[in-house]
Amino acid sequence: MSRERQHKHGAPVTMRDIAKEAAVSVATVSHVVNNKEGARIGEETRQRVHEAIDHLGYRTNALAKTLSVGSSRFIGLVADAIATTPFAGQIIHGAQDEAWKHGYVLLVANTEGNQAAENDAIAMMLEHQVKGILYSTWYHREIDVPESLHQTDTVLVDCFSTGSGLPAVVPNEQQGGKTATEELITAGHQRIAFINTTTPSPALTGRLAGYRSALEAAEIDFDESLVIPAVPEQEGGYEATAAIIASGATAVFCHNDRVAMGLYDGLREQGLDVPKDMAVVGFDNQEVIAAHLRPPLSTVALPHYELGAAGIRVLLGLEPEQDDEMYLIECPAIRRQSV
Amino acid sequence: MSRERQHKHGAPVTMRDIAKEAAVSVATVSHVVNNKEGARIGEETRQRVHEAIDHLGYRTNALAKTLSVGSSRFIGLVADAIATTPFAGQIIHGAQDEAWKHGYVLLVANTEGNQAAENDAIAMMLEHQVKGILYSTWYHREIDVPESLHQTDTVLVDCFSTGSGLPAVVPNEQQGGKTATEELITAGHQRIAFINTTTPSPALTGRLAGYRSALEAAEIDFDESLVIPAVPEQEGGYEATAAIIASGATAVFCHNDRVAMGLYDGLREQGLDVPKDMAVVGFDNQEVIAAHLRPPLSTVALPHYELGAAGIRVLLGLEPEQDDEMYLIECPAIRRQSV
DNA sequence: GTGAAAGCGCTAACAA
DNA sequence: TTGTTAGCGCTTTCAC
Repeated sequence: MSRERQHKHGAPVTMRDIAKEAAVSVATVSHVVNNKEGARIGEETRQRVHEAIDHLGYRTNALAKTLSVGSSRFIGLVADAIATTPFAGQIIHGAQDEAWKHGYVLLVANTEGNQAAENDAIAMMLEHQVKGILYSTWYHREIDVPESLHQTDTVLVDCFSTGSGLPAVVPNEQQGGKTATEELITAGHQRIAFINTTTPSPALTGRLAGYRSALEAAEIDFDESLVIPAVPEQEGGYEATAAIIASGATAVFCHNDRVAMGLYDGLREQGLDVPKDMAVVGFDNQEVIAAHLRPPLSTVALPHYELGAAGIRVLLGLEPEQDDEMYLIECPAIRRQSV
Repeated sequence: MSRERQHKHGAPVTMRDIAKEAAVSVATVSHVVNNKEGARIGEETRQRVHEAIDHLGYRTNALAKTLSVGSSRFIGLVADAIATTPFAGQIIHGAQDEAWKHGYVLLVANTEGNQAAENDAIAMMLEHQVKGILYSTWYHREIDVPESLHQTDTVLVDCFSTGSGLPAVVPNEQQGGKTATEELITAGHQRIAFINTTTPSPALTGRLAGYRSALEAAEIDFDESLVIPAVPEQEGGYEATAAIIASGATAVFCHNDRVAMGLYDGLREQGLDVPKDMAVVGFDNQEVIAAHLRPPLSTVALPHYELGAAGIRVLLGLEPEQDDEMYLIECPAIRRQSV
């Protein structure tokens, strides 16, 4: 704590300064700083160096080190919608935790869907000698991979590109849909409606497939009229209310939490109670909504944190190899009080 | 586009390679790459160099450059809740846009409130020779500044620390509260309730002050019984319903959008219509909620993007100096249909 | 107009 | 056990 010079500005303290102060060579300083295995350093020398270090307030220069050892500790993360959803934040969080665990640091770039920003971001990362890049989107979908991504190791997160040869880490939509439906079945429901999205996507097909497989496993006949398409927003859920009631269902699986929120409004307007008159489960586990609806919404979580973390592991080659380069991450059930 | 070697792995192309290929010295290559003013380079030489560059697929090594010129282009951003709110994302977005505009790159670290993670993050940034650090929180409050932040230039974003001497960029709560109230007054309301938070904070006092000053400006007497304390969540808003109705107010300014959402539920349950029977305005402009409630909620936005951008400007010394080192950012009204 | 050489802070053989 | 030396990729005087 007894720093002589704080060097907030002005020449920073370098290894040479330490070497001089401790009357040793920079090589020696380097050795003690990095606790080198091979090099035996006398205990008293080590002492002197350490004293000099915290006397002068030395801090290693990571950039110089990188240049010298040849490989950087940066991993780039380009995201398309950091600002507009809480989801990207969780991907970042997961990626960061995992990266740090392995001694890496994240270089984050937000592109907000802008092509030019994206290219700039990738170029910037390449110039900073990143170890690799995580390319992520805020909702699961197929994408065209920017050409420049092929100049380094990259893994796709929450998106994929068939034929690109790039590994992708995505949520297991089918398992998620199945899980959601099972929550309802387990609660005793037989006539279960499904408000699906209208936008073509892995979520649309995956969750539907999951819904069907859960019914099948429970030996409930699939009834096409029970799947109701809706815009995946509150408005869509609200507007689907009449159809849901007309369907005679006693439970409904909503494509996402926002749809469920809209449905709650519609149901309440008709004097229907959740879950007594109608059980509902959502999807996404969007905190601000799901946890605070009345009653709190049971849902299935999109594992964004895990997507980010797994992305890093795949990039670093720590994840067991898969055949098809598609890493499916499980979507866990989150039980609250709407079922 | 005719890269001969893509060097995805293997020795990267360096300036030396270019120099050799173009039969010039590395100094010359450096000059043309950086478009140096001083150095005159023959047109044909410049040509040759450029050809070699995109023939070999050269990309400058930002780290080596930094080491050489002595000052880095990194700016650190430490955030306490990237994952749990969409707000941090907007701060990052604003900071990034502004940083890029000036040729800087963001090193982001999420600490999720963890003291150790915070220290590690700051140490990491210092080791990477950041130009400075933006220290941000996801809601406006007073903080204790980590000791290590004093080792570099830092600016506080969405938080402050009196006596620390550090510049802080924060939302103008009072103006925001005034704006919100004015929206209601302008719509003709005279008896306006205010559901305030129960947690001591700049938001609590600032918005209340703004509320009072708006009333005063409109010559409406302040009635203490019209300010109702509530937990700043949906639950709080819902529970405040009875008090609101009992107060005889025709309009209510909610401490935040979540409270407004809860209030909507309570009001609907009593058969009251928004805005006909009760006008309501929120605060925060939390997209998922405000824009999708029925009717869509008029609110006042917390200027997170601007906070991030202004933070960078202050750090870079681009913002006109203020006396008290408190930079107040305006909270604009967002008009939708609840008034 | 262009190049040689020194140096940024650090690491890594190899000597001593 | 410790020091010498040669780079890592780039910039920047200062000669030619």
